[in-house]
Amino acid sequence: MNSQHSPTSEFVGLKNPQHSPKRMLFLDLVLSVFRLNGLLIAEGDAMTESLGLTSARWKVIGVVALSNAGLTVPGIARVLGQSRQAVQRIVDVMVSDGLLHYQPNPKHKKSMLVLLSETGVSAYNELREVQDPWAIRNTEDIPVQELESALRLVRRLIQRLDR
Amino acid sequence: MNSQHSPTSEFVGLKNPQHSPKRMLFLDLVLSVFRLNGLLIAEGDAMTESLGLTSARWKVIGVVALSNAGLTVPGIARVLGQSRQAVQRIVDVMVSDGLLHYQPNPKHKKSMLVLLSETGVSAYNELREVQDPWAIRNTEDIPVQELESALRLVRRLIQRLDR
DNA sequence: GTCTAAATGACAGCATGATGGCTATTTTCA
DNA sequence: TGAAAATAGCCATCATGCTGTCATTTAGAC
Repeated sequence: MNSQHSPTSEFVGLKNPQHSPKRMLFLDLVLSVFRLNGLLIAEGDAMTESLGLTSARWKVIGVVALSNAGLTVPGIARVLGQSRQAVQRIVDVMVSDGLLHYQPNPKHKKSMLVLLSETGVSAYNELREVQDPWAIRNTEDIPVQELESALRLVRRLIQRLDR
Repeated sequence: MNSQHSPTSEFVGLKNPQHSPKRMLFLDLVLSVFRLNGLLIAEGDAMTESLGLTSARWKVIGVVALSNAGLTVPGIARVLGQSRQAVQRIVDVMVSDGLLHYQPNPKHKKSMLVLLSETGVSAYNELREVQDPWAIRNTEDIPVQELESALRLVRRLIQRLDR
């Protein structure tokens, strides 16, 4: 990521009299979400670099780790809101890297279940060891209630857009 | 985008006793931001498809339109928080498509200023014609105050991460 | 039980963006 | 003023993710 100063807000938060405050607010929020997304991915990559993970990978690891019986590739894709092809690519690489493994799926002859391998489990544990302190660090001066209300709003937007 | 149902929240909002509520909240927020980012880009692409724009392009158009005297490519990159190379690529294509044009930069011999062409200005106007109603539609039942507080939080996270 | 639609795997092609290496120009400051 | 640092252009490579296509499998309607 670039570590220069970020003049984003100079541009984003402009008061343009032609726009209602709400419209500007929303567009501002949208651009800020783009920005935050980029920073989070960069941060996540840097944080997990030493573990041999990338953001694309820890997303998958996280989802698989939260499932009990394993998930199919299209299932992971649905959870992440990504195309199954993109997930398939990542999963294949992670399998050949030994982080995940396929298991026969009693419900489907061709669509295998994806599970964490032993290496994958320890990667997940290491991941949590850096991710949890990071989460704490980034929220230490933010009230729970603010986080909750922001999350509610984001969820609301997701629901509205995801159709 | 896939238009299947989104079981994200089944996974994201889990109550895991090993984690403090705040940690889970934050991680949940992070994953939701990823999701929202993807949906916003998909939505933006669909919305501006008929205008011959893509999300990468209307981001650039928006930034350039908000600048008075034009911006250099690295300047746009700083505003968007992207690499200058990525922006350079898009801008070059948009110049050859006639949406933008370069102008000599009195402050820098090699680094030209990027400005909207006539076509670019009308594209921006068309963009606003679809974008503004979209913004209104998506916020009609959300109080301004909630938007403001979410934006504040997102900004706060951006500031914290952008160093 | 059959048949159609949906889901899946496998492949290809394309768009977007990051990074690194190299060079040229501009700015900073000792 | 002159050297170092920052900025910028350009090129190549890689990672991620999307769409499209086609064959196969599964699920559901009849």
